[in-house]
Amino acid sequence: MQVELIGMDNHNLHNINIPGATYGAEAPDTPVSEYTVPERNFEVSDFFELDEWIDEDPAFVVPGYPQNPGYAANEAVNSSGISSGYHEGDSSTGGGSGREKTELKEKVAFKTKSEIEILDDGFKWRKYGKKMVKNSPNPRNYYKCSVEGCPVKKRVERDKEDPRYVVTTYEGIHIHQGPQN
DNA sequence: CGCATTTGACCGGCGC
DNA sequence: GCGCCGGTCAAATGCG
Repeated sequence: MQVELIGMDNHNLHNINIPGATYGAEAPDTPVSEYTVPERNFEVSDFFELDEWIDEDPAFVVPGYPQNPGYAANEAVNSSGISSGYHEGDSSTGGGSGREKTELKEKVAFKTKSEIEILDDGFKWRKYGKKMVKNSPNPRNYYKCSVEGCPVKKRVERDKEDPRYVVTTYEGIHIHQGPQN
């Protein structure tokens, strides 16, 4: 199966971290626009289609997230793989009690042409919330990776204008690699 | 019986 | 300061 992503860069894709996924582009400077996902339960649809980078959409802005639309190109993220989504950058500064730090969260959003919204991407998700949002007649669902200590969250909602699309937003980086099924 | 899901309550940020 | 709004919690319920 092929996934098409538009408007994203290499390291973005690496941070999607879908288990077993192989990226389409080999050249480091070639913007990856597609990659292949192993056989999952994507029976309905055949491809992902990222319409546009919706980072500027207020609905997708995470609190504390740098309000930089072009952050993807600017952040100091090594293209050498899954870079730190978290900046543990507590250098010296000994016994400081202030545990505050800049915790960047990788965020990836894409649309899926699918009639069902529970797409098995290989991870085990636990739903923890559902909300009606103002701009859409459709509810938004909140999932969290059920692996212990894994901070990854995911939200799924139907496209307000194209109900046959499902917008999925991943947030965070998995601390583990494999499928968790 | 042990889990995931459900669903209203709760909470914090932000704009007015 | 209040109310809207998006996000999370948690108790109850459902399901295997």
